[in-house]
Amino acid sequence: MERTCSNGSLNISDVNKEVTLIGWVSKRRNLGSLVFIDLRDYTGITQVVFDELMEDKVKDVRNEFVLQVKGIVLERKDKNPKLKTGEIEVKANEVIIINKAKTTPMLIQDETDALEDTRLKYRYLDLRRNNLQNNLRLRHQVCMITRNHLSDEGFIEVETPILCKSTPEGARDYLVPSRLFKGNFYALPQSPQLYKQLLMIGGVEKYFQIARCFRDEDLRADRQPEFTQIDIEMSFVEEEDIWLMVEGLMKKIFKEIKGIDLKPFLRLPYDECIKRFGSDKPDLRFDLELNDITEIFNKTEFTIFKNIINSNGKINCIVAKDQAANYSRKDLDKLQDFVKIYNAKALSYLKYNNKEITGSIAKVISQDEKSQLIEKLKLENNDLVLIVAAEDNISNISLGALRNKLGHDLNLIDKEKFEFLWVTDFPMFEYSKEENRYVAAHHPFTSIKKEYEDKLFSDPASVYSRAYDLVLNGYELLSGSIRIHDQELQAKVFKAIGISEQEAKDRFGFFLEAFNYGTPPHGGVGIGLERLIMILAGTENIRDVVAFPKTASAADLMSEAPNKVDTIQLDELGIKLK
RNA sequence: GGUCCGGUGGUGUAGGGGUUAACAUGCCUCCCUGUCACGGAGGAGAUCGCGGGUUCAAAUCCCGUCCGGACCGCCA
Repeated sequence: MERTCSNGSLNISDVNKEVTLIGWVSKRRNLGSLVFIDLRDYTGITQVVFDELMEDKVKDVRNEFVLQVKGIVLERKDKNPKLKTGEIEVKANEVIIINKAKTTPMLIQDETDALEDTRLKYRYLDLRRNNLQNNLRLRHQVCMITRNHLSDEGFIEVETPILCKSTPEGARDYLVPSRLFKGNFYALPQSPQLYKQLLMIGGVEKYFQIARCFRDEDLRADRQPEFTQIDIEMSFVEEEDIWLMVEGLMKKIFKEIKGIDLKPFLRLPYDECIKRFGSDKPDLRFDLELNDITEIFNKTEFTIFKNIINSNGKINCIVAKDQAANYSRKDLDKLQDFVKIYNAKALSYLKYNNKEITGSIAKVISQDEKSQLIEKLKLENNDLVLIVAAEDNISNISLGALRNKLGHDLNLIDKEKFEFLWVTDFPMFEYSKEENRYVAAHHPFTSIKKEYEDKLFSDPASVYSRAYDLVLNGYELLSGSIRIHDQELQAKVFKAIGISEQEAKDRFGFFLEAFNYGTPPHGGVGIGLERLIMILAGTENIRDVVAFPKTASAADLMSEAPNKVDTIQLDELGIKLK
C-alpha cells in the first residue's frame, strides 16, 4: 500500500511536502466544518486536518478506524509541544477509509483506564498502546544485541527439543500425551538443561539459545508458566570465565539500551547475603542492613529471647534512621503483621530518644543490654529499631522482607540505579521436610566445591556448590553453575539426595551414559529474559513484557486456553478423564 | 494448598439494609473553522459476577461458588 512516511517522522523540515500516511484514528476532534484527526502508528501521531471540502468524507470516521490520507505538510499556527510532530500537521486532500472499527472496550492511550483482565481479554488492543509497543520493541532489541554479541564471541544458537522426557525433580512438568505410544507422555522443558550439557559433550563448546521454558507451578507478579531464558553453556571454563562473559553481555545491553557503562559486578557469598540482607537476592540500591544482635542477649533474662537463643535461633534487627516518630503503634502493628507472613511470631521494636530507649521490649531487657544496643547499632536520636527473634533463618528472612518493604515505604530506592550482584557459594543441598530427604538446592548436575567432597554423606548440609546467581535490583536475573563432568561424582550426588542407581538410570540414563565418553568440564547460565526486560522497562509486572501473557491462574483470557477437548481427541490419545 | 484485596452502565470508580443506584470517561444526536484531555446542548446505556440464605425489604449482611490481583507455600 502506498505510504510515504510514518506518523512519527514528520517535522518542520518537511513543510510543503506531499505525503501519504496510514494509521489508526487515535482521536477525532470535530469543530463543525473543520475536523482534526490524530493518526497513529507505532512510531507516533500526526495531526491531520480536514477542512470544509474534506470534512464530509470523515464524518462517519470513529476511533480506531484505519485510514489512508494524502495531503500536504503544513507548519502549525499553534504548535503542540507535547507531540513529537507538534510543529506540523497534514492538510488532507484525499482520504480512504481502509477499515472500520467497533467502539473499543477500553481506551487506547498511554494511561488506559481498563483493568488488567479487560486488557488481557483484548490484548491485541492493549498492544496498540505505546508502553506495550515500546516493551515489545525493547525485548526485540535485547534479543538482537544478545544474538549479535554472543555470535561475535563465538557462540552458536542451537534449538533444543520442546517435546522432552519428563524428569520430575524440581518443578512440575507440563505434560503432552503421546498418540503413538498410548499412556506415555512428553514433558515440555523446564529449561534446556540436559540438552545443553549434551551439546557440550557433543563438542559445541559455546552454545546459546533464546529458549522457551515451561513450569507448571503457581505464578507471581514476576513468574509466568511459560517464559524465556537466554540459555548459555560453555566448555572448558570455570566460574570466572562465565561471570566475565555474562558481564560482557550485560555491559553491551545496558550500554546500547540505557547508555550506561556498568562497573564490574560485586560478589558476595550466599551466607553473607542472608546474614546482611536476609535474602539471596538482595536489592543493593539501598542500605538498611540487618544487624545480628544475638550475642547481646546471650545472658538475657527475657524468656522469649532466651528460649530462642537456646534453640539455636537468631536475633536480628534493622535500624530505621530518624524514623521513630514516624511510626505509631498502629503502624508497627502493621509491620508485625507483615513479618508474620514470613513465619516470624512477633516484631519487637525500640525507639531511641533523648538517650533513652522505649518500646515494646524496653521493660523486659536490661540496662546493660540497652547500652550494648546503643553502642553496637550506633543509635542516634529518633532511631527506630525493629527486631525479630526466631528459630532457623526466620529472623533473617522475615527482616529481609521487611527491609525491602521499608526501602520501598521510606523511598530509599533510586529508580535510576542498576545494582548487579553475583551471589556465590550456594549450599548444595537443602532439607525437604515434605520428602524427608535432602534435595539439590540448585539442580543435581551442579558441581560441588572440591573441599566438601568428603562431607557429601556425613554432613550434606555443610556442602557448598559451584552454583551462582546474578541479582539485579532485588531480582534473581540468572542462575547458573559449573556442572559435574565426572560420572563418579555425579553418582555420589544422586546417592546423597536419595536417588538410587536404578532410579537415576531410569530418569537420566541417556544423560549419564553420555558422560562416559569424554565429557568436557563445562558450565553456564540461564538468564531470565522477562525479568531483564522488566527492569529495563521499569515495570514490576511480567505481563507488561510478554505479548500474550497468562493470568495468575495460568489462563489465557483472550483465547480461553486451557479448554476442554473432544472425546475423539482423547480417544486417539488413549486418555479417559476421571 | 493457604492468607488478604477486589468484582456495580462499554471502561474506571462511589454507594455498604429502604436511593429514581451516583460520578467520571466512553458512546449516540445536534451546534461549532484552530482544536490537540476541544467546547456547548441533549440522549441512550446497570435487574450491582453467579447460586443459596437472613429480612417486611439485599448491590449492601451471611454461606457457597466462579473470575481477577498481590503474597506465603511451591518455583531442582
